[in-house]
Amino acid sequence: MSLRHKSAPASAEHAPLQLEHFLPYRLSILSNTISQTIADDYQSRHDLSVTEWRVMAVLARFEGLSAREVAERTAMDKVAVSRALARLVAAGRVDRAVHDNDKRRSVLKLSAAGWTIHDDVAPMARAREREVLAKLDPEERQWLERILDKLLA
Amino acid sequence: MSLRHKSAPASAEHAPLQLEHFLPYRLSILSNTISQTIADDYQSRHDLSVTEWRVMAVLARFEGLSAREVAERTAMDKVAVSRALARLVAAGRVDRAVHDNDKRRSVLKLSAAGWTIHDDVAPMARAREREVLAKLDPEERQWLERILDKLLA
DNA sequence: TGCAATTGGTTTCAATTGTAACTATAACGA
DNA sequence: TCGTTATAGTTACAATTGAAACCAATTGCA
Repeated sequence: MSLRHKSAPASAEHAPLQLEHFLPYRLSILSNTISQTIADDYQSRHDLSVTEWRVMAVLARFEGLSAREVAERTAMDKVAVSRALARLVAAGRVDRAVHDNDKRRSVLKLSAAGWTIHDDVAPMARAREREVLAKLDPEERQWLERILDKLLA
Repeated sequence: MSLRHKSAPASAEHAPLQLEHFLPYRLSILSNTISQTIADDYQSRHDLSVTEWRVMAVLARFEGLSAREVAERTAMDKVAVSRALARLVAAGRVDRAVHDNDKRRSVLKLSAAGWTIHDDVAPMARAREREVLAKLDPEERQWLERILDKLLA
């Protein structure tokens, strides 16, 4: 190891940020790490992107949503949803019909093939979530829940 | 409001994920919201991307790092760092020299102009962080700290 | 030494994403 | 009913990002 890097002169007058203690930075690292770990799993198994998976997850819970409603529920923008749906429909994982009373709207649901994938991925995603939460004890898990509720409100 | 969307048939056998209670999803929303709020601020004022800002923040703390060391400390990959540095050097915000004993390595530090920007952005970023944390009471803040430490370990 | 393997960093090309414009349908008001 | 405005969704183009190949300098070791 060679000479240490200067850090004194800066610190005094400039009050630099300590990235490793900066909340937005830490959240970003944590979020990316967790999401990527899960995504790696289903990406390799089903050639499915994160956005596609989110669309599928929402359609699993709410059959017959329109694209816009999917966008709302996934917090993604409508272009991203449109693209994810294009792929999902092309791959035969989502069925798209036209709304009876409004020909602009689509009516979306998982196909049989879509459900098969869903039923493989959902338990796996939940298992990964449990692995992460297993690092915390029950009390901490409760606090985390509560803190996220507040911050996301 | 028209007829409600089907949700019963799916639930039973398929156990779909509730995205809004799924930790990775919630973290991702929270992280993106916070980072974007801060970034909006300095992007408009200084035409600075998130990755560029992170590089600058690290160089403010540790003068003379190499690009690889910056990558380590920002948890970004080396291509992203290389590109951020290219822009920062071109904009005169970072000075790049060549290491004396190893001509492959660069020796990086903020320029005077870089420091000026840093000294504008850093307090603002900290203020935003405080705004977020103000939603929590002191006890919750302590738990959050502790929980993040554990999850990031 | 000398040459293969490693490391620091950049470049290239493809894939992904963001923004704005666009098409089609529907809703609203004179 | 007609014309304006709003909404659902897609497309086109630019900007960003990611992966792999690449170059140059250094290290390790026969």
